Amino acid sequence: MIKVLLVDDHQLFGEGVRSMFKPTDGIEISRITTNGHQIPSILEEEKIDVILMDISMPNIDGIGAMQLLKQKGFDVPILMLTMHQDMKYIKRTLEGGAQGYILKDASKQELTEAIQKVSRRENYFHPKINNQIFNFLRGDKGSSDVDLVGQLSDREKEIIGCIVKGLNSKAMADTLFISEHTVKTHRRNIMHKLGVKNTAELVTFSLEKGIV
Amino acid sequence: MIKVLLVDDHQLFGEGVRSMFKPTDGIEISRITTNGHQIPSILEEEKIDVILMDISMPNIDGIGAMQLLKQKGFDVPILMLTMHQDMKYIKRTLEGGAQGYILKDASKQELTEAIQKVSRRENYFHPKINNQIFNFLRGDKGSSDVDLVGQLSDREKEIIGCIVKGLNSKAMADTLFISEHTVKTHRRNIMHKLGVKNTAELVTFSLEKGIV
DNA sequence: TTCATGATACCACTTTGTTGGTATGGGGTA
DNA sequence: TACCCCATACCAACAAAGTGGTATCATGAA
Repeated sequence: MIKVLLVDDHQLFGEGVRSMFKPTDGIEISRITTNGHQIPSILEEEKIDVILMDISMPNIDGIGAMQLLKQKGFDVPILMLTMHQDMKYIKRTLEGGAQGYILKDASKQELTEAIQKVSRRENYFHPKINNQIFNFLRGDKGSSDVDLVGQLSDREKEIIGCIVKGLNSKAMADTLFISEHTVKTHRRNIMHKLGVKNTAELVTFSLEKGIV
Repeated sequence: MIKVLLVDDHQLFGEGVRSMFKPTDGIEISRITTNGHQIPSILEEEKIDVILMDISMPNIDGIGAMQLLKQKGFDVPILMLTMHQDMKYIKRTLEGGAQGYILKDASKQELTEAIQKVSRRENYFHPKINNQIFNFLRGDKGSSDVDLVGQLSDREKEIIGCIVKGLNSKAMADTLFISEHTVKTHRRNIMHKLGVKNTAELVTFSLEKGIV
């Protein structure tokens, strides 16, 4: 029996998946939590074979939760469950060390197969995203938006967050306790790194790429 | 036994919800489809008491599907199931004549109650969104994001589209074959209508509310 | 017809954003 | 140590956005 910890902020989804598996399936959703921060304590309480986790969650997102687990030294295979099939998410998931990636748009059969493979520490990727991974690995420059985001420093992301919220340079300076000159320097560097030519484009890019 | 037709593009979710209900619950997910266009033929084949439908779906969205059913003369109570709690969706759902609105973020108990109420043609609204509806019905300008969007003219939405794409006023003027003065007038009117104080906020608002 | 609205256009002015530099101190790495 | 990156800071100048007016014309509703 494979014991699964399900991490998803949608209760209905969690309970649904749990009741989907019968003992004969060899899979049991033994724990459910809606908060990624609770994963460590659950892993300490109970033997868990696979973590099935949503990427987009309110408190801490799936990728953040993965990093947290890695830092704390936990080594449980993680199967990411999500509705996003953007390369952005896939890449960040793989970089974070997930064992597999499956879409909410999958069948029970596919999920079962995925959980089984991941529990054996084999990789699983949902067929729908295999193509994208394949294309990405061919390394065409076209898909290098991701790198642009990766080049941003934490402070720069913070600045972007403020811009998106509508703060102007002066307000940001006051909020972050730095000079307006500094804010402007950051803005300039950000725009250069992202290759955008004005604030509007910066905001659009940031929201679409999920920087904020 | 209440017979439910579930319409959701995420197979896993559908199968999950189906296996969540036991005969003793008095609710049965008797049919599942991932395509809203198939609803009419299913309703003709089988007696359905409640349609449980996701709003965001690829082929035809939940709201479109509702309109389709109304046009074809079907009168089955519809419970909208979604992860969006923006007033935009709620309003469009209610206008479309749905009997209830529940979040994916709900518990099995809540879903059960919702299905039962809707099957009796009572309204059901998830607690989380009740406040929003309440505020909205009071018609305070403050909470009526929806009205803000509704007040925009087509031309203004077009301008917003250009701004979001990163065009500046001069570029827009050239693109739309109008004077730069006119573009600025539009920008001003848009910002006033949406209650934002700069372009960054305008872009954020527009992308989040789905104006573009 | 009268009225309201939307799209268009112009002017003058202020504020903010954008670009071009330069520079210093701290932290980490080759 | 020398080097690079990051956050910080300043100056000057130009471009763009934003503010406060006013105004015309067409359209559709009252």
